[in-house]
Amino acid sequence: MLSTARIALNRPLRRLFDYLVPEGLTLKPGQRVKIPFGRQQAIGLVVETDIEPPAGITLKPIHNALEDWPALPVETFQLLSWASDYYQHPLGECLFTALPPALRRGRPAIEKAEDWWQACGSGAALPANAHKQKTLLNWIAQHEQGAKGSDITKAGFTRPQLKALSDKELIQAATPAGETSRSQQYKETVTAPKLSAAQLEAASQLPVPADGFSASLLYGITGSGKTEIYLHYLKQNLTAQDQALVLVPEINLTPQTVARFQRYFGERILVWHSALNDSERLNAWLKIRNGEPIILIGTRSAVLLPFTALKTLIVDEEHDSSYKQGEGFRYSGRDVAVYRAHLNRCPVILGSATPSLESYHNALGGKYQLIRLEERAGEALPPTISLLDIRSRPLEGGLSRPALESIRQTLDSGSQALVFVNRRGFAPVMMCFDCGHMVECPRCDTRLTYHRRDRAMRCHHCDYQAPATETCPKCNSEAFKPVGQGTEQTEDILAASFPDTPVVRVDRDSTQRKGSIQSILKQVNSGKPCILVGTQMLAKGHDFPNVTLVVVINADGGLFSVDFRAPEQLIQILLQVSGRAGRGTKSGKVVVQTCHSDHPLLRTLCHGRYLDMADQLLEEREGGQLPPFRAMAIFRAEADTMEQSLQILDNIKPLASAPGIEIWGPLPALIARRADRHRAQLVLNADNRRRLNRLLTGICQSLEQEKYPKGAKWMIDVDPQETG
DNA sequence: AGCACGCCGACT
DNA sequence: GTCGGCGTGCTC
Repeated sequence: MLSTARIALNRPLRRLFDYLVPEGLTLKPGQRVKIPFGRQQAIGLVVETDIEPPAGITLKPIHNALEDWPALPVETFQLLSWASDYYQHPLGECLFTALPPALRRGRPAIEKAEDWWQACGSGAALPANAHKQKTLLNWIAQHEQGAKGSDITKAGFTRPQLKALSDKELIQAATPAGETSRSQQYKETVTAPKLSAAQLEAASQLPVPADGFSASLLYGITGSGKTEIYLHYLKQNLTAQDQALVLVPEINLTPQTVARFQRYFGERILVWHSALNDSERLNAWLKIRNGEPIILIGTRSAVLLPFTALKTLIVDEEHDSSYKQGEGFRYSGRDVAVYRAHLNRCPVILGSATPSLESYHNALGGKYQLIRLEERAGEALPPTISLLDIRSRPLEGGLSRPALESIRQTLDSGSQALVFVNRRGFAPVMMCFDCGHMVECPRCDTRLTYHRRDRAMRCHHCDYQAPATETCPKCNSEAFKPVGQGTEQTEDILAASFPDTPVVRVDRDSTQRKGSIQSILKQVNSGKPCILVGTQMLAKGHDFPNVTLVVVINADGGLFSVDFRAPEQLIQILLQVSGRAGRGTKSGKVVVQTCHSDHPLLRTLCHGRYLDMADQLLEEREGGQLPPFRAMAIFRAEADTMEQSLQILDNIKPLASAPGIEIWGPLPALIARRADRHRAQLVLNADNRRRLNRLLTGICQSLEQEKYPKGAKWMIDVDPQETG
């Protein structure tokens, strides 16, 4: 008798499909197969073999297996099955996110060679009007080892341009010399980094891979040298065969970070992030799948890669909200990493200077081991933080007189100052001072923000943009000006107040051009007095050794927000930006402007002890019956009208009524309309995670049968990061 | 998600 | 008369 198999497809379907297995074919879970599906061919992944197919269905036979080994090894497969259930996302889509795009499409699982090019002719032969080709030829000529095709397109050139040069025989295919030169450069792998006494003490507390599963929360203040501990740990504990994973937030995955790891591990370092192209992804995936002893530095999705010899997971900046995917398969890279370590019986290290309340709570409850590192490496002292109450103080570009005075003193002493504009919920909006009109996005329930550089008004929630008008579009008044705190205005005031000092703006607009961040850093690191003005970007990663003063323009946005995570995120960002002050030998000072200088959280902030604030916030969370004391899930709906969205959620509400479950809503989302879609949400707040999970499984199963009007959609978000 | 089937409006 | 709009239903 022929055997059977249950197959998952890359479709948003919460069901699997059963097939006959042709004679002579043996299949294992995780294997790729080609199957007939309806009247098309599809790629599927084996979930189970020798199943009992439901009665009354004629099974079709599987076409063939794409390889005789499972694309997803057992542990990866189990991880994704668990995640599918935990996050209530269809299994097929979960499994397929662990494959590189090439393998999803059914391409063969073999390494794809990169094309390399080198110059072999002069641009003189080119016609005068072939500017692009000339620039490309020069670009390639600059790379003596040869340039990779994918890097050429990444640099803004096109394949046709490349082909044109190749046809004219001005460039030729080269051997991938870069690979060997690079490995030579890193061949001499250095021994483990020297640790300070405090670092050694922390490192000695970390369980080793041989101990099996463990989760450790490494709380190390800014500048305490967590990265050295990671490097030291990996050096000490990985054998030549072992794989390791280091998860980092997207913005932290810089060439500098990678170079730092390469100094110690050379060719063992591999990176995984969103900028990789299809063949780079496939090649990296294959190395991991083949069990090569890689140390992978990657962003969120790296946790789903098919490691076969994984011995350690590290999640750096574990509190970072970008670990949670905000759409589709809404998993948390950090939480999946912890489960992966558990499945794999190996250690996971969660590192942060400002741990998430979830992880800290787990540490307090004994689920994670808490390791404290509260000493800065080197002789740098922690900065002093003070509050500056700005009630009834005149502000210029958001800055008070005393703040400007502090900046002046800092510059006079030959140091640099950093002005942090906490833009969360605060951006320049065009307003009419006669009629009060503010310009709104025609497609969203948001106001347009004003961008002076191109005199445009943009929506931050869709791609809408319009030219800014001189006068109020409603009453034609000329008293039509931007209000609110933008980096541009602050920059103007600073430039006017300190005409002899360069003012450097660092935000998304000013760093969009490629390499501009590098030139900014270069200028700042020269150490000459200057003022940095910027948003979130300034708070993370970069070292500014000569900055001794940080001014926070406004701390209050996060204090009274509707989002229960806002206060946590506020203190995290404030402490992070504070950490920018005094990283060199000079001690730092932080001035926080606020209208609530008596707020208990801000008072604790002045002591600079994050865990004290975390204790305080945890108490509030407990009192408010919020995560991490309760398990939360949100049903979201979007449709062409708000009525439809609310209707969908109204229908879900009775299904969710169960003991131990609190239900809030349905309510329109904070931004009720986004790109002309009307959004609403229903919050479930449960006292028991297991019960919530089972309830959700039932609800999603029954919603799957439901039919909705054309554009109407529902989705589920478990452990939501954004509750607006 | 695809993709086909199907039933109504404006074109050669 | 048909081309094509996208509503509905199905995929082992």
